[in-house]
Amino acid sequence: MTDAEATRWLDAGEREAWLGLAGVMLLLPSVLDSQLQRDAGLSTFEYLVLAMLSEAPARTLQLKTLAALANGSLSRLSHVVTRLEKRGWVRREPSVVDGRITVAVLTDEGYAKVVASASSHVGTVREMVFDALTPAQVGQLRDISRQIMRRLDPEGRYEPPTA
Amino acid sequence: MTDAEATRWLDAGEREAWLGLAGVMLLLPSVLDSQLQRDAGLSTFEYLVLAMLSEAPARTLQLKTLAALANGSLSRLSHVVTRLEKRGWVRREPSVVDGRITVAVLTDEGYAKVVASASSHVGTVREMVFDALTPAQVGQLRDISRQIMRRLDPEGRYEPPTA
DNA sequence: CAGGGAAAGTTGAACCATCAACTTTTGTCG
DNA sequence: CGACAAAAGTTGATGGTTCAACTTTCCCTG
Repeated sequence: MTDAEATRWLDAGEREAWLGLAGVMLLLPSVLDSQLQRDAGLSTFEYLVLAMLSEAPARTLQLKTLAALANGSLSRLSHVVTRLEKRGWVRREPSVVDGRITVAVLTDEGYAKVVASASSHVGTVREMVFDALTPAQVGQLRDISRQIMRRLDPEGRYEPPTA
Repeated sequence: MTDAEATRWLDAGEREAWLGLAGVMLLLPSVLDSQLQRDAGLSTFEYLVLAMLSEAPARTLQLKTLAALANGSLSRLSHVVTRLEKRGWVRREPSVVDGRITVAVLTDEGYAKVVASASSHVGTVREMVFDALTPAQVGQLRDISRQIMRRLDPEGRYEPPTA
């Protein structure tokens, strides 16, 4: 926004919607983090990394791709993979076809960890989000978040490739 | 969720809605943070603290209250107020009526800072969120986030008192 | 085929949030 | 009235995130 344009402030309805969305954006991640930390000893990001790997072919993904799927930077992912390796849930392997590429492979222990954590995590999501909404609202939420995502990520860098 | 109950997994529609919401939850804060950091040298939380103070009577609030309004813990707020004091935007004052209470007061420099930062911040919110939505969707978003908030914060601890 | 630039990762430093322990003040209940 | 518990803040340590600098590999072009 440039200084030349006059600010279009939020009207009453927009303000209410914004306060609500801001609240959800701040509280929901912290609730999910607490639950996962308590029940599985994982952060949401760590869980996402393991979960994405568990659904990938051969439980293997290039770090670049994994970073996008988990909505995080490559640097952040690299640090996290180092930690997950130390806990024995993930293994790094260099790519044979391209020397720049490193892939992450989910170990059997890592797979077991995801399976053990998924149920209660999904339960929390259902309880906090979907149990609060009507089926019609679920559809509305899908459309609304898609449209916002198109603004936040116009290049589709964080879009799931085919999922 | 207890082990005894079977997990109700997300159906296709819910899964799409969840991926969208999760994306917004992860990306929107980082976009807002970048904008504020670049244009004003503030984090979102710091901005929220200053903004809440600017709208309060006498530009003064008890730390406990301010923490709830800004959706943060008391500890986090205490650290932030220390930083904001060093930059001259906020002043701490002990309460005369209750020795346990500390209030934060927005200085004139702090008020000027909020005014200078608000316009471009609101511009970003409008651009990323409301310009992407129809008026009907704004209403839907308000209802949806209210209902989720009621789950996340059943006691209404993070509800704005009267705003 | 040589060199420059882009792509993919890694690493260390600086910064911020969280957690637990601690201090001070107030209220309450024998 | 004395003591104990709760409330409000503060503080230091710990751990995770970000940012910028750096390495290695690959691609492309002259």
